[in-house]
Amino acid sequence: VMILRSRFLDARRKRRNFSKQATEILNEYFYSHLSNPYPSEEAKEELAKKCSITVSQVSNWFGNKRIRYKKNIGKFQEEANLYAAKTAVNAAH
Amino acid sequence: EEKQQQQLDPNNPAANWIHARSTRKKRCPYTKYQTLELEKEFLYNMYLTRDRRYEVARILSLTERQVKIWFQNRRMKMKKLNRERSAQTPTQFSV
DNA sequence: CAGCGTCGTAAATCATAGAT
DNA sequence: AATCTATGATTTACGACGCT
Repeated sequence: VMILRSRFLDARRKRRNFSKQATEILNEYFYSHLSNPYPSEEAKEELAKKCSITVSQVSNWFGNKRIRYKKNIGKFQEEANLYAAKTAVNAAH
Repeated sequence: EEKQQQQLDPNNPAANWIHARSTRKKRCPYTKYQTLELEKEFLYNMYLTRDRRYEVARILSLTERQVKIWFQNRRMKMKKLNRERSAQTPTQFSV
């Protein structure tokens, strides 16, 4: 009974938004691969590790990001510019 | 050096991806009843015979194709759940 | 070789965390 | 506190490709 109860509670744990750093890492990858924002399985694993989330969560994030970006590019323009600038600075060093 | 070419088109960077499936059927959420019956059938067996597929489709007012795809998706879901389950409990013991 | 299998995904929708 | 929005997860529906 205790096992079943703990399993149920585990399965029902609340969703939390990802950390700021995790979102930062995912966005950096997304906007620096904007012409083909489809990370390979290996890239997903690396991102998952860096973000401390699961590979499934990385897949969900990219799926949501691609469709939401595509649906309203204007809304993401500022964010895109921000990460483009950040990537440019990183590349310069 | 060749790989960094996304900067050539800053205005329409994502012009190429996403293959807009114009002829795709819009997703229509199944009813509680349909889902429940499909789950019961899945519990009975994960793979459908041709006859069962026909019957289930008829009873639930779905096409055989929808039922076939539902089972494919359900198997993928189960696989994912098993993956998560084994990832969190290295020592597995059933109840 | 028609047909069902998996795998990865699009797109819509759900659930609710988090902002107003 | 109530309402609204952003975001992570789940649900249908396929295309691509595999195997029999």
